[in-house]
Amino acid sequence: MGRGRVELKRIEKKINRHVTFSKRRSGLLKKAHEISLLCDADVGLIVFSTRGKLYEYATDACMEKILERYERYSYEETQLTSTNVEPQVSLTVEYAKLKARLEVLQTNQRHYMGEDLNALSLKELQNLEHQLTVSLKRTRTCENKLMNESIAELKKKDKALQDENTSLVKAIREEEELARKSQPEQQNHDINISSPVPQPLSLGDHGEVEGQSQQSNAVIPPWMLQHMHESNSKG
Amino acid sequence: MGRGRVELKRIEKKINRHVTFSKRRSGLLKKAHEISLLCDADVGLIVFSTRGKLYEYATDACMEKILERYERYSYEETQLTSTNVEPQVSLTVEYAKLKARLEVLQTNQRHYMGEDLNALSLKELQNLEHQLTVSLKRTRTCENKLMNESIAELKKKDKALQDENTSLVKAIREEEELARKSQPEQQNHDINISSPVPQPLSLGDHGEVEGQSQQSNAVIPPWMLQHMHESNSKG
DNA sequence: ATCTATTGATAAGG
DNA sequence: TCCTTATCAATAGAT
Repeated sequence: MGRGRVELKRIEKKINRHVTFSKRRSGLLKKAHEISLLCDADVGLIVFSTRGKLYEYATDACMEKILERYERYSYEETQLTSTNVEPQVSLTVEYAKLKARLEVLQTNQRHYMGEDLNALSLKELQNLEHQLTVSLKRTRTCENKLMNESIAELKKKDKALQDENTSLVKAIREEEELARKSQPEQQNHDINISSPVPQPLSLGDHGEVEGQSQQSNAVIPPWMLQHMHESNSKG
Repeated sequence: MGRGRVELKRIEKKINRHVTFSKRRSGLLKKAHEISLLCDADVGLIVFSTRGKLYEYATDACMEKILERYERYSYEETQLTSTNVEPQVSLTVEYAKLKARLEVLQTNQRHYMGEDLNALSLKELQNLEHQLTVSLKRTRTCENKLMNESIAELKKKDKALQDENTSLVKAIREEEELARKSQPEQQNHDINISSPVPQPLSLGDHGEVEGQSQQSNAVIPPWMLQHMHESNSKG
């Protein structure tokens, strides 16, 4: 319609395209309204321009209703079409399920924390007690493992430090010896004041380790011993 | 268009209406397609006939995309319009939150069950151990309470039964006495065979209770004693 | 935006 | 539903 036929392809000239869009858009909306009115049909029309502007028409000015109806219809169609009737999970239903699971878990957790125990039967309490016993045993085993590793690590470190210490002392003594031989006339007390033969350093928190570990109670903090003792007496 | 102008009101003649619907519907769909193609617009067109049949057109044959875009657009509009910017909680977001919480709880629960303990640090293990100890103590206390209640209940029942028993025996002896006085010539062995003086009945699982409960180990099952002992020794 | 020549949509009838 | 045809609404291009 109009002067000359229109090719059915995108109008390249931007201005032309925009003009045509305006004209046809109003025509389309009008026709949508007409068919809705004349034929008692429910119509929903959504148009986005190239630049993203929205134009819409809906019977009774209620697009949401139309869209809802559309979704329902589509849903029924997929239901009828699909041979495998998948349960078509609804997010709302899933949310409810999740919430139920969460509540069960919370209740359990409270029981594991020794709360709300009055709600339990004797049998349930006995099961809980057994589970707690097992868990406690495993926890202590795990703690022990970690602590033993920690102890081994510390011993290794101490040993290395002590070896270094020993060799340092040895080196200094040799130097001292050399110094005495090359300068036997020098006064000893000056040397002693300015650079005495060092003793092995205290290692602070790590404590001193002699040989294997006869003073290992200095290496292992008291709370570790306590836990080891508990663990040994139970597990 | 067509012979004579159309009044803009519902076509009453059903057949006419239906014919017009068919024609205009195809025209509308065609025009929707044309504007989409010519003007590079995104179009979604939904038409429900009076009888509820669905006809639709969508650019790129993807109505869902168009509808999503529409919802987004509408959402933004309401956002801009509404003065009170309520956080507008999305079910999807809530679902995700719930899921996260659930996972945390599940992890905790596994730890309470003595599983996946390697993931924990020494400090965490010590906290867990402490919690388990507390829970175990409470559980045993609760068990004890239940068992004591159970025992008291049983004792009460036993006492009642025994009292009943005693009075029954007494009643029978009195009857016997009366019978002997009124019929002193009758042979005793017949009476003894047909209706001997009954002894107190065995109470089956409940055991016999003499006086207070010197044989109470028959009343309390061994596993109860065990638990009581454990509980006493710890809590 | 308005005008207008032309096309395309479609009402009525078969 | 499809064809035909008369009629006129829609609109392309110009102003």
